[in-house]
Amino acid sequence: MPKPALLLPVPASPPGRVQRVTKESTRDKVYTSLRNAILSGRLRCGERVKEIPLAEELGVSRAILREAMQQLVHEGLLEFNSYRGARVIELRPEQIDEIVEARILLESRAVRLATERIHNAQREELNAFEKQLQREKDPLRAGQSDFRLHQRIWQISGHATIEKLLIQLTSPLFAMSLLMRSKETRDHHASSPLPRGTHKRLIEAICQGTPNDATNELEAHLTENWTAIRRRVAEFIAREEAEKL
Amino acid sequence: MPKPALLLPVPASPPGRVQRVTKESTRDKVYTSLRNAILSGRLRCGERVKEIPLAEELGVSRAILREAMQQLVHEGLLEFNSYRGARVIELRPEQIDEIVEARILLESRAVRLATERIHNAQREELNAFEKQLQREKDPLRAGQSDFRLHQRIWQISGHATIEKLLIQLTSPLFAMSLLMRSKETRDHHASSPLPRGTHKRLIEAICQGTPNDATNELEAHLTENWTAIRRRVAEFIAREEAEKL
DNA sequence: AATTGTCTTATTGTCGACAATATTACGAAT
DNA sequence: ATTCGTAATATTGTCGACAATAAGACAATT
Repeated sequence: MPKPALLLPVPASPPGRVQRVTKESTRDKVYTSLRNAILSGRLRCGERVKEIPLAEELGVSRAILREAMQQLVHEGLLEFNSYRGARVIELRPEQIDEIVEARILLESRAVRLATERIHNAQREELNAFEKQLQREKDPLRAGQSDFRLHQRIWQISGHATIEKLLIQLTSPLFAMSLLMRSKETRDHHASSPLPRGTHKRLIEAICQGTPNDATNELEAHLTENWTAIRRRVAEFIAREEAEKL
Repeated sequence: MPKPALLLPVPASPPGRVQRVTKESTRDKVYTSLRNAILSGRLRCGERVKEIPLAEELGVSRAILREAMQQLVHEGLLEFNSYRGARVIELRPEQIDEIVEARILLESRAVRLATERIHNAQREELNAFEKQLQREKDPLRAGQSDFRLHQRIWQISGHATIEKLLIQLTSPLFAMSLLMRSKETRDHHASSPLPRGTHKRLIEAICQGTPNDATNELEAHLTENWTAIRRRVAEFIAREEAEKL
């Protein structure tokens, strides 16, 4: 009897719930697993999430699964329709624009703060992250490393509020980028990797304490990356519409 | 037998859940009631929220109440500690600073967009809101009108993502301002009303299509208002600390 | 054959009860 | 009197079952 197949190690750390020393609750474990399943592409965008099979697979009751799902709804990764079940979020191009715009606003400030507050140990850590990201072959793992790198910058900024908002904004974006990657693979397109050069310049600017350079690099990086993804999303939607007719 | 005393009309509309035509679920009703209870001061900041009595008062099961509470945790109005219950959020002065800073970042953009996109009917509506706010005697109702006015501006901006984030950021702030007001009343201080002149200038700038003026007014308004509240929060915390010793 | 109404079934919404844990009260030892 | 350990209690964490609803199958009617 195959037990929890979704219960796997966590790639990207969950948002800043300041848990006490008490042991992790079942709900939090379920939440982490489910979030992980979406952010690793095992649950794809637009996919229906049925409660009973999922609860059985995870070995928990539906009540606790629903609480975890509720959290994911607020994190922007799931969508509920009453009596019609939950689906993994699927963003329209205009929503991607909105999210990226908000993200640039908030992350610019985070990067500026990080530039001011970073310590030497953290400088080394960021550079190590970046080198690891450069070496990463697998596009999925590269995407996750990218997410982690940004999250680390947000942490260094020391602005917990902005950090929380950025996690919320970025999670659905990341899920969509995974979806695009998988659809490209299916349709025999070239899997386009992240632009990695901009990372290097961003990190250098943060470490060297030049906040204006850092925010400029950030904005260029985000705009470049996500206009590309936005275009592909729009193309796929257009193709799907065409197939319907 | 006194039934749902917390089930009362909604002062501030809940965040943008795009409900289908289906009837409102019990969970959503509970969520609205609870949110309303916090945002009207019936449940005060720092107050413990026990599940069993509350579920009985609302006439629902604990499971559904917990789902609604989960939503409020993500909206920043409740705090969970495992096996130690939920409390209404209580912000430290530094958190107020963080939230206000993030709010200024996002709301500036919202105001700028609103300035560009506003229609004539909405201009009249905003002015009517503002006049109503001027006339409002009761500080609690004035605060709620203020919240509604800002929310209306966010809606006019047409940026759903920023609107959602702003609701999330502002809700705990509003709850704290209510707490301050009630504590002031208890301690026989003068209940300090919102600075209303800045509202007028903000709305005028939005209606006249001068985005720079509008964002300047907004920043001044928010900074002025919340540094005052922040100071009072700090004073109360200091007083409480002193009483302990 | 197409359409519409009914019935079945799959899935979600809600509930009450039991298990696990923290808090409190209380008594014994120092 | 104080402190520490232990039991009682209150509260939360988790579960399985029943009710309400939507989606799909199927037959009767035109």
